[in-house]
Amino acid sequence: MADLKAGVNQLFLREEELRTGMELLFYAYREFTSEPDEILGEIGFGRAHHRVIYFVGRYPKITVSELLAILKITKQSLSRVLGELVRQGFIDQQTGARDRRQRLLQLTDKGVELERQLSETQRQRIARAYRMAGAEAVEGFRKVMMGMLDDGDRAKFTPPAPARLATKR
Amino acid sequence: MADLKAGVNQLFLREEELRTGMELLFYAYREFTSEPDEILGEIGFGRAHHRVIYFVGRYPKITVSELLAILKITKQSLSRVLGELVRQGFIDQQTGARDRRQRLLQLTDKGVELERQLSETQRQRIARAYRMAGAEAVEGFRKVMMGMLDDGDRAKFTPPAPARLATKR
DNA sequence: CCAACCGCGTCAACATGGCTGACCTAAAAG
DNA sequence: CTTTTAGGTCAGCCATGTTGACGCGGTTGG
Repeated sequence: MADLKAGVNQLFLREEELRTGMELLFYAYREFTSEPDEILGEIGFGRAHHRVIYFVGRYPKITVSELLAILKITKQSLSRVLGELVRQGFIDQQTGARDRRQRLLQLTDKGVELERQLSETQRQRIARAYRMAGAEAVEGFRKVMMGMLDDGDRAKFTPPAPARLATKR
Repeated sequence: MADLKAGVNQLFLREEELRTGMELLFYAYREFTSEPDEILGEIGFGRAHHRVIYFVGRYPKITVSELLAILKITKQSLSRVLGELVRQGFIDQQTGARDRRQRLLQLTDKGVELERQLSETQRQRIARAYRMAGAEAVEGFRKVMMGMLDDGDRAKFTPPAPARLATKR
């Protein structure tokens, strides 16, 4: 009897635990994107622009195909937003030296400034959460989040440099 | 000299740490939604349908306005997907007893089955991540995620309405 | 009791950001 | 020299968000 009850309760907690995880992800992601979205809206951009700006800032001289591999969208989708960002002077493209088909992307000063502005609230939000939770919790957070990724994504965090640097250049 | 270097390095680590958090969120959310999205695509639904099904399953007899408050979308947006789900027999509506203007929403058997199917891969993903990371890490994960929410969302986890004790998590 | 408010639905129009498919150029690689 | 690759472009479709306007019926307070 006690065994049965304990079993049921454990199942309940487990179900509840998993649901909590799902919801935390939903709510956190939504809040996480809401503030940049507002700024973006004012200048006629959307979340897709932010992602491009972010990753170009993260990996200067990234190529279009590397960016596509990170974002996992089609080149037509990327092209729309990337084109606007280039035309409006947030990103510049330089022809690759080794392979002149490549367009190496990097933020202009204007792009750096926008990136900083957009990501500032997100950095603050994360910094606040890290501070409130403590170093040990942050380590746990990272472990769990890593566990949710597919191998391909996980690899981006483990090596000293992103995969692109390790492969042929 | 050593002091300066340490200071710089610490700043770098902090920046790196925050970026890691941002990216974990981005990648994890994308992977988290990708599998249900595939199933949904096959039956002509999208992610929005999943969210509605999920929260109606989570809170049976939820009203339309409560659902709107959770999803934070306009009633026109909700109406589109909710209408389809009702028409196709995944959700049924019953007039509120206390307030007959309300439509209390709940999953039909068909709806429960779809919810289970859609969320199964997500549950597995989270369960796997929790298992790999360990109980302590899960606790840290939850702390950090909670810290990223706004007060309104956070409140949903601390004192939810029914059937939830003051279990320390 | 009735006017005002509220819960919900609906029509119309628009924006964003995904998608497929077709087709192009120029550079690299065999 | 032919094929493959990196990148771009046009055209159209779809899902899902938005605003604004309006209607219906139920609730509620003066």
